[in-house]
Amino acid sequence: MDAKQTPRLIDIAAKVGVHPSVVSRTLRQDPTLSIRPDTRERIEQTARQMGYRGNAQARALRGASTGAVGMVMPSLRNPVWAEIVRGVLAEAVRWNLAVLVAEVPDDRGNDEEYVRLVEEGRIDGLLLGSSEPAERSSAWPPTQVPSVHVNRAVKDAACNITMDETRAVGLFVDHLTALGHRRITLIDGPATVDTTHRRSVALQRLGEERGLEVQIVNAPYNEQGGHDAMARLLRRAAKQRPTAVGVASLNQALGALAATRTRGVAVPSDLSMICLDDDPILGFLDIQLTAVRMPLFELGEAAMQALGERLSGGNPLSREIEDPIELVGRSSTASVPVR
Amino acid sequence: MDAKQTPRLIDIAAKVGVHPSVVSRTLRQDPTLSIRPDTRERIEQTARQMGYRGNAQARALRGASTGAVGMVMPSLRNPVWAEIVRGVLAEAVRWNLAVLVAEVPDDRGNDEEYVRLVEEGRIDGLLLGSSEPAERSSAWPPTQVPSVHVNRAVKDAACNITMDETRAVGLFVDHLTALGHRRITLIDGPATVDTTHRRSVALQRLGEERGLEVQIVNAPYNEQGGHDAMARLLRRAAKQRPTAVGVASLNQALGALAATRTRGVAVPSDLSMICLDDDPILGFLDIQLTAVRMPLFELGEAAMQALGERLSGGNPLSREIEDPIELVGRSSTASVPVR
DNA sequence: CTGTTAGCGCATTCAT
DNA sequence: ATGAATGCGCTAACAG
Repeated sequence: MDAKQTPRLIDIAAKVGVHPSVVSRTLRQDPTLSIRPDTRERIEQTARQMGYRGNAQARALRGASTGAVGMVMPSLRNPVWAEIVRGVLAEAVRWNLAVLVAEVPDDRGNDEEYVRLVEEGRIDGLLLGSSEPAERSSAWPPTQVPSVHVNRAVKDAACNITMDETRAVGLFVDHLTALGHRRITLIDGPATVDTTHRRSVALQRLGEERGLEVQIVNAPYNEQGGHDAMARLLRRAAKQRPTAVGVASLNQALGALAATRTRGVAVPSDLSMICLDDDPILGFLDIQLTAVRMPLFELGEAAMQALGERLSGGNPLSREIEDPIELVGRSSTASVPVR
Repeated sequence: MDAKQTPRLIDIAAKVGVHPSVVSRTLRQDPTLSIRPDTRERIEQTARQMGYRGNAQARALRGASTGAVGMVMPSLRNPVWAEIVRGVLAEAVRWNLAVLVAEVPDDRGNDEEYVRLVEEGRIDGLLLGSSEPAERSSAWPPTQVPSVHVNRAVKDAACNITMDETRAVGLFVDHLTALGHRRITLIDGPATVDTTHRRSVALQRLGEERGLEVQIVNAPYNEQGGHDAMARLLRRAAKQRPTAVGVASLNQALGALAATRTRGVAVPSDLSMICLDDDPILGFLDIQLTAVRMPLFELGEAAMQALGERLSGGNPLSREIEDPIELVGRSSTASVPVR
């Protein structure tokens, strides 16, 4: 009969025989409202049975919030970001927030997309997952809405949610030094990427503290990047070569592993390898890669949580999440070869 | 001075000295409006210099559209969906549409999330990427807004955008039969998944047409699923075993490859393998897997395009996208072994 | 050529 | 304990 698409406040009011504003205040749990219990009951019941939701746009226009947030990251093709976004989506459901997703590649100055989201008033807050330095654009970082940086420690930013990369590097180095390795290389992403930077610093420091020969190699975050970096390492004279190599991402690791194969270098007997980021795939390779598990999903959740708190008037501080970072032992690491 | 956050129509009107509605009509390119060129010029210039964008919520409330669409899929962890979503995001930018993303796992009856998006009036349309049968829930499929099914042929749906799975299976079989294979197995996903179903039908038909012994094995879309399915195949007596196996997804393929290794079955000399979905990773494995490249990104683009057209009053028909599906030859396929 | 009017659906302040 | 009035920012129909 009623072909009404979506019930409005006014529809409920009409049905109950009361003024719309009363319905509004009842449903929003206005504490200053006094109302007869049975009226309240009738309103709530009618709303439920009509499936009332409330128009998000009208609320946003009237009130101060849209009930939506934006999530910006470089690329969903990168499994790391895909997993982080998953965490964000999961937590957003708990906060009753919708998530607008935009890809803004690091190499593109054009951040039109997220700027639009902000300036059109579509979102209450922003989760920023780009990895490039902060000085990319005129409108960066955005000041119109609260934002939280994800997986990135931006100086002077209100809130950065990160993982303990230092601990990850620590686990990686501990594991290798326990096996006798003292010449260790880390193949990581471009030096401009914040996580890469933090890992580099951590590794350098550890190297000095323990008198290790550490080295960082920067390479693109893909198979070819990992492959070429490893190939270059293996072209060195044996004495110059690391006895163990860490690789920052899954894709790079697969490339690097391919390079050892081509070069006839046996893993782990000639060279130990660790991937700084776990993935089920690693357990099914010809050489099963030992990895450091990073809590990516949890990072996404924590970031969304921090943003939720900010939007609720809270003031969450920047923090490294506590979730476990663990070494997942497989078969790509062994004692340092005697030469 | 002006701490005005976001310029409104009224701000521009005030600055130019004209009525807000004139500004609105000018900026919206209303064809019925006649206006003096210099006034138009001043309005446009002022709008540009003030960085006017227009409030999305107000527009949505007033007009009939929100300028946003929803994208629902089972999981971003699945690289297939991640890539499709990337295509969707890219095309959405061209249509000036924001994209709200929600994960709704196939095994969960609860589709609260997207229902909310619709009923709260947040979106103009919906891209539906779930793979389970249509009869999941009371509110399914949604009728309030136009929707387009992505990678899924739903009977009687207004618009399904799919890939030519038949052609993919054709390429796969052609390649193998050219190498002399006549006993071919396809390890695919759960039988309830639509793409799996279409590939199964195509393979069965091809088998009959060409007098091949074909078989479909259903397994979960992950490494373990692929592994276990392949292990089961290899436990058979040699005569019963296929000489070539296709695997539907990257993750399953890596599991399957691991099973051949454990079992001491050499690929491709004992068994040929093809992955029905290309990925850069495949070129860096110990055994480089031949694959059929599927145009996933393009699928996402096409689906978003179809939805865009529907929202613009068009009536795009269901279609299979034309983008190239190609065999990417690597080293996991060879002539059938003589036994 | 441009201004006026009205109202989208809701939340809030004030009045009864 | 409830109703009425107002306006968020914008667009569309109608007046001048």
